Amino acid sequence: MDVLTRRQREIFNFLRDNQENFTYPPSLDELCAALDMASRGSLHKHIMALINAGLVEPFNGNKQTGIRLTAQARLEDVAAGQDLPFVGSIAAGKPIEALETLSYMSVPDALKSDKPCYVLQVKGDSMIEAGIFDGDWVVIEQRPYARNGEIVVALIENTEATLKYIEQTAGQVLLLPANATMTALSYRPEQVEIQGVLIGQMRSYRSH
Amino acid sequence: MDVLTRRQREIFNFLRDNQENFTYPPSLDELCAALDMASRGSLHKHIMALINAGLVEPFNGNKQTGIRLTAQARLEDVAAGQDLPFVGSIAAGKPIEALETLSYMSVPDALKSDKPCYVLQVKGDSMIEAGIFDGDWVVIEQRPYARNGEIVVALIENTEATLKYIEQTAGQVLLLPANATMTALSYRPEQVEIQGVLIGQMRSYRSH
DNA sequence: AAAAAAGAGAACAAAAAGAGAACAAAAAAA
DNA sequence: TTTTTTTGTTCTCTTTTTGTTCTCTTTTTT
Repeated sequence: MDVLTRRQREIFNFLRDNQENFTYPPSLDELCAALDMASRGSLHKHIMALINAGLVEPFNGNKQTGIRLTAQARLEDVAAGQDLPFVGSIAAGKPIEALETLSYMSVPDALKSDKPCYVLQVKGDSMIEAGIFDGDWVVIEQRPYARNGEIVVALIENTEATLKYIEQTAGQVLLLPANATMTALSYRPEQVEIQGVLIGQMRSYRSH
Repeated sequence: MDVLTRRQREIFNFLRDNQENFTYPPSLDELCAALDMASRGSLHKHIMALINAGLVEPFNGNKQTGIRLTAQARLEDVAAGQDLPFVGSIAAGKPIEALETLSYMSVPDALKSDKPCYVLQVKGDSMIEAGIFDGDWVVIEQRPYARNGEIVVALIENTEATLKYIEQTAGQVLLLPANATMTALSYRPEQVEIQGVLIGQMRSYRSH
């Protein structure tokens, strides 16, 4: 597969950076106006190249409802820049803030994996005895399963997310804090959704 | 393979140091402008030499899509670039392995400072209660002084180096471990040389 | 002085980008 | 419904950009 030309990359970047400026996925004419181009046909060539590269797709099948980025596009972009998306903070007792990427963070290779990863900032002391402190950053590998003993980002009852050790048996899932002042929580498997597994941790000692 | 001429090395260095200033792999014309050259043809000769040397390659076959550094050249970039030197490990009771750079590690900006920094890997449990575990990496800002309460790399009697909390008073220097099973050490100021101060910490949970 | 390296500038073919027209199907409006 | 507008698609033609090659001149090195 061919690599994007400069103009194609330019248009893709524009699409990526201006998604939220379009109330609905933009049509070719709309894009022409936004890109200050006079010819729909010319733009069409570029869009076809982006579709070919898997970065863009028609929004509603073959209907004329505009185009949008593919799910793959964002990850590819992240991979190309090798920075990880920093998606917000996780505090015991609150749902994780929706996975909108706030910014990007360059992370050492040793703290990543070859699968999609993202970075969260930890709020609270529930994992203090595991050496994970309030304010630390954690690198999370995005996957829906975990082995016992791993530290996971778990979404409980679709409402609150926490960072805990996990122990799974036939009928129950145990979420264990690393803090003697807190107690373990026991759930049925269907109450808990694993959102990712801890694979890295970082701390800054800068006072600023 | 021929050796690079001075000008060729100059152009390669420019390419290496400015690759992030180009939004897209640069064309010959763009490079001419950036290098303040008037002739594409002249530049072409140099680029061909770099391609011949394996340092540079067309971005997409022979299409008009610019040139980029080869994978091999990127290694040179890491060495010269913004990554921090990884200089070895520090274990309580042993001198720090001489500050020869073993490799480089890309470290998040938040864990660096604007002063010279390097990375060490921690051996031992002397700082376990401060959340610094065996095998963790620490980012050290290289400076010969510290404030009380900071965690420092201290060289004792020119023979052994440790990572400890520091408390300095008029006549003595206290080095405090963060481990209830260990005891604090007391020295005279001239016995202790501060080699750097902890400003960042990282941990990998990958099994591998 | 001779040789090597670097540079300017012209010329050319191919690639890429763009303009604009035409058309059929879908969506919106009457 | 019918009509009008919008949208995606395809096409040809023109302009711009890019990589490449060439000759000739200038600068640097030996």
